[in-house]
Amino acid sequence: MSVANLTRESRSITFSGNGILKSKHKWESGLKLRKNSSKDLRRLVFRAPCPIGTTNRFNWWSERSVDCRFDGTPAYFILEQWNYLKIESSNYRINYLYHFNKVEMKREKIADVLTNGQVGNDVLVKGWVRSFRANRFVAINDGSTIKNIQAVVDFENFDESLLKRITTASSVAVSGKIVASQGAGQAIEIAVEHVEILGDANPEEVQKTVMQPKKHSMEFLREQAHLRFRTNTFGAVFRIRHAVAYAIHKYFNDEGFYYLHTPIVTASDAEGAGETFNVTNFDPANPPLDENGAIDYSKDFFGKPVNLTVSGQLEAELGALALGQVYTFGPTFRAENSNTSRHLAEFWMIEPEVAFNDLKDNMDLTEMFLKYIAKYVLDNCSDDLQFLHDREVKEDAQKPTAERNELNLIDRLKFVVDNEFKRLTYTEAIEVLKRSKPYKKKKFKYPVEWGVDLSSEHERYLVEKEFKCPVILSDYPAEIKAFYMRQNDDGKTVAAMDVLFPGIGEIVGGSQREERLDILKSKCADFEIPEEDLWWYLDTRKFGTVPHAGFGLGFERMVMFATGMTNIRDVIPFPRTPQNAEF
RNA sequence: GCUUCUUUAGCUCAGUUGGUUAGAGCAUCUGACUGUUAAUCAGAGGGUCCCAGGUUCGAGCCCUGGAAGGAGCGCCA
Repeated sequence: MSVANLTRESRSITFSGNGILKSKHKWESGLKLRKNSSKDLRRLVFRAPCPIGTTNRFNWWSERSVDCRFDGTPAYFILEQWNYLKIESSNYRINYLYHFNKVEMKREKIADVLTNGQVGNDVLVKGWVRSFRANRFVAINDGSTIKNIQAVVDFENFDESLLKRITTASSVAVSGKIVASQGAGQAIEIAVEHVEILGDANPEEVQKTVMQPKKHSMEFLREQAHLRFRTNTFGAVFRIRHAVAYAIHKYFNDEGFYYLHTPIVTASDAEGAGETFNVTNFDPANPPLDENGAIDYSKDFFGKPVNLTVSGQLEAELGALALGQVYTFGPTFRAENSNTSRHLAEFWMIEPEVAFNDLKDNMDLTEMFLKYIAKYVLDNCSDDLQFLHDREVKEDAQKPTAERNELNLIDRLKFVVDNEFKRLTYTEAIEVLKRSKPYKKKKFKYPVEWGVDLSSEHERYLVEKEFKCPVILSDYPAEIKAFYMRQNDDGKTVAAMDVLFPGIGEIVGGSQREERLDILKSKCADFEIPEEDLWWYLDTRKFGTVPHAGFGLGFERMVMFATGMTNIRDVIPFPRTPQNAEF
């Protein structure tokens, strides 16, 4: 605490001889002294009737003294919580008294107190009450860590009406001394000297929310997405979500990539990645029409129909073909009516794009990148990860053996870090599937033939049954992939790759891009994409075209993998799905 | 969009062939207790049985229609 924090009070008091200054203010807390005679001031003794926060009983006294020397300059003393001043000398003038109405200690984050707190130190923490047990133990969480700090109040010395307001979900500021805990659950705790209620929480209303201290279903938590941050599970999920985002930026930065911001509003829907959300300023009931009765978009804000981006890839390619290696990391919008636990209408996507990379370089980059993220989370989120891990173990224990995870959360992350991804071509995958038991027993619902897109059941079989590790499938038939993917020499397949993760399915889709102008133009024709819509994209193939490759990672799918959450709506703060845009 | 399951107290769920006043655990409130950590003990309050219509002497339960949510599939990241 610095003196600058104090409010100066304009009064001057002169002492002659030993004396006691009794303050008018209950919590007078600082003073500035100036030597007023030749004699040295030896010692200041501060005396208090009782600690702040206890009831006003003057049944004991406590003293704290400060030795001091003056060299002519003013000296400051901080007398927090002491409201009597006794001066053991004479002839000193107190130039100023400083005071404030509450203890202005610096608030410390609970994470810091738990890791660095020294027994005997004074601390101030602020946070939300998770539980208040036995009228004595307040568990406080401030979001800095999944761990709560235990604040112990001697309820005998506190006002009952104050303690009544310490309820689940209320917010408090608590100060006191760090002491070694007598209980088993924690090493240190705060012996509370002062409690302030920052915000009350009516228990009758709290019990209707996800903050009531009990286990809740994921569906109920989702209905209260604005409050679910207060729970351990979602606290952990969103701290890990942040860590994954940071790890992504750190990886690319350290590898010399540039973060490229591609537009959210775009006229490009040529990629065919999916249905788009249209953006217009027209009054939907009364849009301007042209002479044919069609909506006249030339009068709209952008002068043509535009939509929210479905991918920043095409723009990222433009950047990569000058800056060398770039990545995007931004929101992406798909208006498909997808009702699954793996799809959102608004999600975040990471799309690196690297000049001079071929498909193998692309696979190497993907694998190193995904391993880096997994390792980063293991190294930096151990408390949150352990909580989610234990949660999953407990839930698995109640499921039949067949439905349990073969590896638990932490082991799955370690597995990704420690093991090579299995790489095989689409053609090889079809052969593996045709040799498989479910194929021979006709258990697959969808056909397995060269040329058809693999469905979830096939991908799951490869990842979860056959190889039991992340799988990179490559070289798909051209017909089932996008127009920009580079045609292989066989003329039938393209240099595409998908990374399949256990439990998640496709987490990454990427390819080497078609850099040859003539082939790209004929692909545009095949896919019925007008060249004039993509003139800017085709331009890069005219002026010093080079091989290049990139991929898209669904951010939320990565967070699902890192947290073990099984529904994508539980890894984004406010999910956007068909028929749902609450909050 | 398709298939399928679910909807009963604040939450998670029981509720028998259609039969009296719809239950439990947790949560909340009141009291007791006080070094607890899913605290304990005693008591209390709390219900549009998703909605609408129908069958029946009688419907939480049966029938018809609708709504919301979950899981799986398709599309994809």
